[in-house]
Amino acid sequence: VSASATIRDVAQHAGCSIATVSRVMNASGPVSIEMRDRVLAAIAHTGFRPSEIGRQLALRQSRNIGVVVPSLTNPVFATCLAGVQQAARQDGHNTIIAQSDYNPDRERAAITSLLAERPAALILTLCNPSDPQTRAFVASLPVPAVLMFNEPYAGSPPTVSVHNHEAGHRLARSLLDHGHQRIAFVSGSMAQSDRASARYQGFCAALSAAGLVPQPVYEVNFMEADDAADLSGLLTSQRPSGIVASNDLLALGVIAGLRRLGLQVPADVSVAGFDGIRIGRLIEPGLATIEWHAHALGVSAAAMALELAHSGTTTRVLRLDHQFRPGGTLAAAPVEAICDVEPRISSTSNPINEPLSGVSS
Amino acid sequence: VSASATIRDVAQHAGCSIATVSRVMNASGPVSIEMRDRVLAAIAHTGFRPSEIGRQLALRQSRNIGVVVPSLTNPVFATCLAGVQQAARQDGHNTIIAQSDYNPDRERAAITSLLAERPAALILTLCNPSDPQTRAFVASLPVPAVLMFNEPYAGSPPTVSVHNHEAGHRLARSLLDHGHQRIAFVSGSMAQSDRASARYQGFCAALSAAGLVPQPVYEVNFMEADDAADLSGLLTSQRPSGIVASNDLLALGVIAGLRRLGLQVPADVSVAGFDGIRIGRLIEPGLATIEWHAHALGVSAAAMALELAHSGTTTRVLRLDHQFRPGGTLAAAPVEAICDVEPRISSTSNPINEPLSGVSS
DNA sequence: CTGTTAGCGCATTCAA
DNA sequence: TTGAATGCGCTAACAG
Repeated sequence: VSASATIRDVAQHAGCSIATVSRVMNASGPVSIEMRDRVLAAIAHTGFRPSEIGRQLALRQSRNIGVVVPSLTNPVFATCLAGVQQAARQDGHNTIIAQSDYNPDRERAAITSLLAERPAALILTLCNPSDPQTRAFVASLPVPAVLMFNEPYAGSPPTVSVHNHEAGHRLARSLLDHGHQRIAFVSGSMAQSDRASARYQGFCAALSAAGLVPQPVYEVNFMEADDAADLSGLLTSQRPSGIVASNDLLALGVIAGLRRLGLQVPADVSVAGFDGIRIGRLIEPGLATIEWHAHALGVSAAAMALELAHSGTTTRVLRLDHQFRPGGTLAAAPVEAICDVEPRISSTSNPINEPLSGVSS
Repeated sequence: VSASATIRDVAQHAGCSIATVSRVMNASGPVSIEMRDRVLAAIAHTGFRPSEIGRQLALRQSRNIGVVVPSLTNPVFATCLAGVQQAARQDGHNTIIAQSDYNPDRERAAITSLLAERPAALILTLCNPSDPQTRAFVASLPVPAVLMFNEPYAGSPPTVSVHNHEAGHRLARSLLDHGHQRIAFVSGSMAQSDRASARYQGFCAALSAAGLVPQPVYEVNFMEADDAADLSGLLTSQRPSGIVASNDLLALGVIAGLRRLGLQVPADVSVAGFDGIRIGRLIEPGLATIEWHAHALGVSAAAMALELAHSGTTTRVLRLDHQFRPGGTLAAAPVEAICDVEPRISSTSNPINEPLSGVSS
């Protein structure tokens, strides 16, 4: 029982050939009832568990799906991964993971390492799919691949994502509607994330439409929830009354960074983020954010990957819905902030369309 | 290039036998310089990546390590996993994951599924290792296994964990030192976690030593950070002035639950947890907690597992250090709470040994 | 130093 | 309905 039995042991015990055993295991051919029972008994008796490895070699394909995410410690990726794993399991697949640590070189190494396992499919959240080198590498992948969370591009693998651009627009609108006119966009290293880029583009579009001139992204050295974000360079003469962070984890770091500088949220500065991580709802004030169903994103990615592996084709681009989640970190702009700003072009009135009814829902 | 080349293709291109190719790949035998170069060139030319599957079958062992955790959405497990994955990668191993969802049946199914991959080793955070059925199952595992985060027991696999009991004691002391006398312990389903049990035991020991009678665990239906914890049954006539949650994620849920009931933290009730998840430092008030290095826990678990897989032996029990992390959620007990309590046995004075100097460090 | 050969555990023709 | 034989890609003796 300890040294795992092989299909031959089972065949011996059942008094049949290994072909028959294989047939009852996979229902891949006709087997008489009595023989089936004999084999089943032999399997139970020997404690036989078919080796995936043998199976994989024979079929030249595994039942594993490989997943690469930038990091596991950002809850939004962990949640995606949970969804992937659950969906994969329900289809009889195991999940092999790798982290790119937001590093394109590591990313390539990680994918290469996964490829050695001959996975049935790959699910990738790429650092920077706009990089030509990355695109070429992804295009040459010898197994079906699906992009998760990334922005699809011409020639990209099938992609399940969210409306990053719209989300950026939507969040900017919320701040504008609360009377904010000086709004900063804070991000980690921008070159590393097409998600952050797309959100920023949407953000800019909303500001421009409101007659404001968007400021460049304020980049902070903040990959994970290690520390408060260093905002000393942002809060100079013209302090923003609102800050949009490129994701929720960073938003928490921004709030901590503001606090360190003696500023209150939302009294002095409003803050909002993207992702809708669960923890954002538990804290006080609740984190205003654009929320999407990260778990469903993972489930969908796995579904697409498996469909691709099986039938060779699937939806090309799937975008999951998002919604604005109000939170106490986003409040009306302070009066002085509204006053001391010189309108850039023609500041239309910005009625507060979505007053917050207290805390997060 | 697309349809992955095999070792035979390489041998052909290099004009040698597959054995020679294997030798240069694994440095497993003498090869002349010129031949080595020829093979290397052929590998580069064909884009050959050796199939782990073929290798695994030949060696009857894979370079994968399997990991089972209760959940991926609790940051403490995600962080452990990140550590495991990093350490495994550095040793040339891939990481296959599975979640038990805090369900012993799922747990067994998950392990069984991983075993089919013939992993070099298994790293397990078990739901409930005190369950005889679980113990028997774990004891019969055909591959090396390591327990992570669980309490070791007689006959258990090698274990890397923390001092759960001491941590519980330490945290209770902190509350006592802040003048709290009515302290509740809140946990998710208790039967599911030996970690929570051990922490509670330590908690009880500290209370007893202080002459207090510990109350039974207050169990809430709270597996993940989905919602505020329902504390309606806890905050009745004799409201506790302090609450210890069995982990940080739950502590956040408890704080949210208190807020929903109109109670302030720490003004009305102090709260503390275990794990030291990073996010606890970013929020305000900072979460008081017992902090351990979850990432290092994962790294150590992987190191032990790999050592076990390689040499067949390793440290039996490794306990990582912890430390108390002060936080604004833990403050001095309200005066009325101290007064209206009737001393159970002989309430010794509880000087505030560790006044909090503001927010979290 | 290099090539030949024999499996590893399984799925799968092809015969019977 | 069943069995025998073949090969998946690779490693590891064993010869040469």
